[in-house]
Amino acid sequence: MNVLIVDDEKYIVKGLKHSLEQNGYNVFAAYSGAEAIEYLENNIIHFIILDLMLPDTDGMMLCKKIRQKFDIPILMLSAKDGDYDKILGFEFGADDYMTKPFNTLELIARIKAIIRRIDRKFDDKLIVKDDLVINLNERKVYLRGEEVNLTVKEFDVLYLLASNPGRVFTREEIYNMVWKEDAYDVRTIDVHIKNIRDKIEDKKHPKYIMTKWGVGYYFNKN
Amino acid sequence: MNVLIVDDEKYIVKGLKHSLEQNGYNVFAAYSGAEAIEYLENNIIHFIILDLMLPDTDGMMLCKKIRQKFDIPILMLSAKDGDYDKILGFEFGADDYMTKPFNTLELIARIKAIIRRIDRKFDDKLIVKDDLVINLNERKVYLRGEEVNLTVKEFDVLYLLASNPGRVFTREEIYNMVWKEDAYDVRTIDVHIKNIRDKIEDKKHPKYIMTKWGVGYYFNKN
DNA sequence: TTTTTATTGAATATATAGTTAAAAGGGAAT
DNA sequence: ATTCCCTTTTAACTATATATTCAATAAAAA
Repeated sequence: MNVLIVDDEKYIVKGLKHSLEQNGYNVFAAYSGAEAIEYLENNIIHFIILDLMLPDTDGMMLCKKIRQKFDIPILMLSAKDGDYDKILGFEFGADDYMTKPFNTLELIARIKAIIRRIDRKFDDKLIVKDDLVINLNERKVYLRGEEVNLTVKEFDVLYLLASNPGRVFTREEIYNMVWKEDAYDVRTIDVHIKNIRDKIEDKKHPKYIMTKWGVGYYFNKN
Repeated sequence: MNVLIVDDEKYIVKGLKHSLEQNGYNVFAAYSGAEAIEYLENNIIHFIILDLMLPDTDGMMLCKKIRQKFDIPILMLSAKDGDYDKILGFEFGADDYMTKPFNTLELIARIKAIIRRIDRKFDDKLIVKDDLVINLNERKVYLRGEEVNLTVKEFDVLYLLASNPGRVFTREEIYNMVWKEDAYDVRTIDVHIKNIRDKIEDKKHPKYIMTKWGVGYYFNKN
């Protein structure tokens, strides 16, 4: 994760750089607006910390300019605490705005929050267990990289069990949670379990879906 | 754009509601944690403003709970100004944090900034997949360089799917997102899908829009 | 060994998707 | 306001995938 700090006050850059590096970010610095633009054009940057007070450019205009050319989140830093300045900052396309002096931990928390928000959209919700990958968004299951074709009910049952490894579910519970109604004939579950096993287990040696004799089924934890 | 305010102080809710409505938001209110969760389960909400001081629940835990179940941005409100509280808020999944008393215009600017950031990520201007090019700005689709004439709904549906390849959308989700209202008869999606396929797919061998039996449709990832 | 519970395979029933055509809706030009 | 044209929705029908049931068999506990 590459962060570009745009600020002409070297001691601030130095301090921030240190803190961010502690948190696993790669930090780069630009000391003027022109330098910033040039840097962005030639490097991959994921996040920008932009101080409004720069020697050559108005920070707000620079923010707007960056916004037009690049789709990179920007956190503005400013000595001005006025509400109007903040609102202006957002108008010009900032993703967040902090006033100096600031708490570095809060800064980092805010950077994380913004990045997390973006990533969440792309983040597939995955359950991984040995050779088995369950992808909730795709509603697909992969066994050793190969897609396994599960039906809706099969997927739902597997997902229920797998998202609570070790927890034993009675057939009634499974029926309730997957079918969202009371069970009429609970043997149906057995058949679904069998079909899932046919698709993901090595015959005769189930290692994902286990039977708890007399109780129900559970997903293997170990 | 539907905003849910979670706060038990009615005068704050009233004031906020007014300001937000002035800015074109539809505002709903929940006065406790339980109410909030119930509301979220039964309604479509795009943004949450969460006050940390609630009668029945710890605001932080509520935030975490919401975060686990729903992918909706959360702005935290608190009377506490301490850096530690802020950082904690972000740890618990908040997207932003403001201390009371706050400037309403700043609040709105921050909401906008968050939503803008999300929307921008959603909007990849150009999607290319094999022989298919989808251009959002022109709202045109090209197949092997030839322009394909899609209707408005057809384009919107295709674009929704294509901008999230692999992700399976139920008919309800598609209807919600494209029509921006609740679905009455969801089979209309089928017809649109068929018409899109007629225009972009080789007969009998769809390779762009795939059916997830029992769930919905998705755009092919591979 | 007996009893209880789980697994399995096949038949039957149900649910869901695909297709078609016709009706309804909406916007632009007259 | 009316007509025309194109889009969208609805409804009916067909095709197909999936779910359930049932009875026989296997496996585990007592």
